[in-house]
Amino acid sequence: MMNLDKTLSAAALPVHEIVYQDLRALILFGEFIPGEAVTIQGLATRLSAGLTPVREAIRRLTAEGALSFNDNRRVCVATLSLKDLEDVSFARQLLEPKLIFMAAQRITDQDIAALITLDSALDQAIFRGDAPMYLRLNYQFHHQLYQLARAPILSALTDGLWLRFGPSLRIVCGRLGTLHLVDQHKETLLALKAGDAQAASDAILQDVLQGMEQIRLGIA
Amino acid sequence: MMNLDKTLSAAALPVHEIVYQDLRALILFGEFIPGEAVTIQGLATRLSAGLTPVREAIRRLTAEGALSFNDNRRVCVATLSLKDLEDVSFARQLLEPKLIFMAAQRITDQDIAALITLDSALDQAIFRGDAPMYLRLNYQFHHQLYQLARAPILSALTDGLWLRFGPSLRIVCGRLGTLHLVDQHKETLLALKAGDAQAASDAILQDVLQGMEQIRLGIA
DNA sequence: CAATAAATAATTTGATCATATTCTGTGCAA
DNA sequence: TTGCACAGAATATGATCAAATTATTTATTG
Repeated sequence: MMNLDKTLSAAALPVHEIVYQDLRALILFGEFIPGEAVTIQGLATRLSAGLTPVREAIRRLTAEGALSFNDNRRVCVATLSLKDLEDVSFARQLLEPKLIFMAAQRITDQDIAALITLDSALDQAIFRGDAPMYLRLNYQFHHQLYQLARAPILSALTDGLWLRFGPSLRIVCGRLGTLHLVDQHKETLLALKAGDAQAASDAILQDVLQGMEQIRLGIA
Repeated sequence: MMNLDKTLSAAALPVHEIVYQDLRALILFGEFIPGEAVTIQGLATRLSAGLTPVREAIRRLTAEGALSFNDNRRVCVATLSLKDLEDVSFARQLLEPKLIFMAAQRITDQDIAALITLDSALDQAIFRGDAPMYLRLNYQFHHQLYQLARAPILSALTDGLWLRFGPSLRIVCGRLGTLHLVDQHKETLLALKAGDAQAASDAILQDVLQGMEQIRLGIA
């Protein structure tokens, strides 16, 4: 019999891939509390999957530092100490401007238009106080720029850092709300429009610094 | 009954952990050719393990960029293009000096003594033309320093980069031999002994540059 | 007797494997 | 070239066993 999924949807992804993406999103957008225990069975039930695919997804996310594998063989959502946050911040400050510099050199008007749309939706989410949506859109904004840099390794490194502070974001938003959130997206977009890679890079650096500072305030 | 493994050895590691470490070493020390196909069954046989643990190890190493998961659902050893190498080099240049700077601030005489021993063994391996041993010891030298920095996140990032160029090392050694290999370990050790963190950091930067250049020559 | 500590039972969870199913590419024939 | 069948490989499930945690009971002590 024909596989309907394959004909109708884009592709028939393996379950372990789907579980990975789902779990990744849960972690990235604050659906878990830092330090929270995660059970294989629990996830299998929650995500309607078998044990093996869940297991594989967990190993991947453990390798990325989103989950931590204890001596007990139990898995929990990684916590982020202040020291850890400094390290993440250090790495982002080095990597992200470079990526945006590269992205700026090959970005098209169409790409910029898409980013502007994204940023507008982001502003709306902030205005509405829709924290989950804000988290998603903010990540997407940065992620899109990483993609444009066409530097898979640096993108992967930088992308992975988000998983480190993802669980802490919920606390940040919870404590501080969304309304006062600020970013440097407008400045970045202006620089990109002007084709000024250095300015875009600088703007993103400021955005990173602001973002990391907000998290610092949130977890301190 | 008592668990002998647990009392005699350090710990009873899960099979998936052992398989991960074994496979990691195989990749890291040039036992695979870049682009080489890897089958789950094959590894299970080679490493005397079941399919599930092998599967988990593969997912971890895929997440770290050591293996790549194709559209065919087949897994192969990642290849490293010149562009990729530039990215890896860029990241190492940023991360590694920082790590060594931090390590220098908390290193003890005992640690330094251990590193000197390691470096001597390394010289011997080069002199003997023992490439596999050289690869192991060179990695260990750097890895030890990462550990001393007590910055788990930055260490993990930097450590992970080795998996990217690991498979290419075999080619480098094969083509160019070991005898002409040079490093800046002596300079690094002198700076560490003198307690000069900046000098140690600078020496390692040179070491990284040299190492990356050797790989560039090897894969070009 | 009350309170704490130790031992034990019950439950949860993780690890691994055997097996059935699905997918992918290849060769053969129309 | 197209369709079909087959072999090899990956996927996914559920069963089974082992380890760890929790709950319960028992023992001990002040």
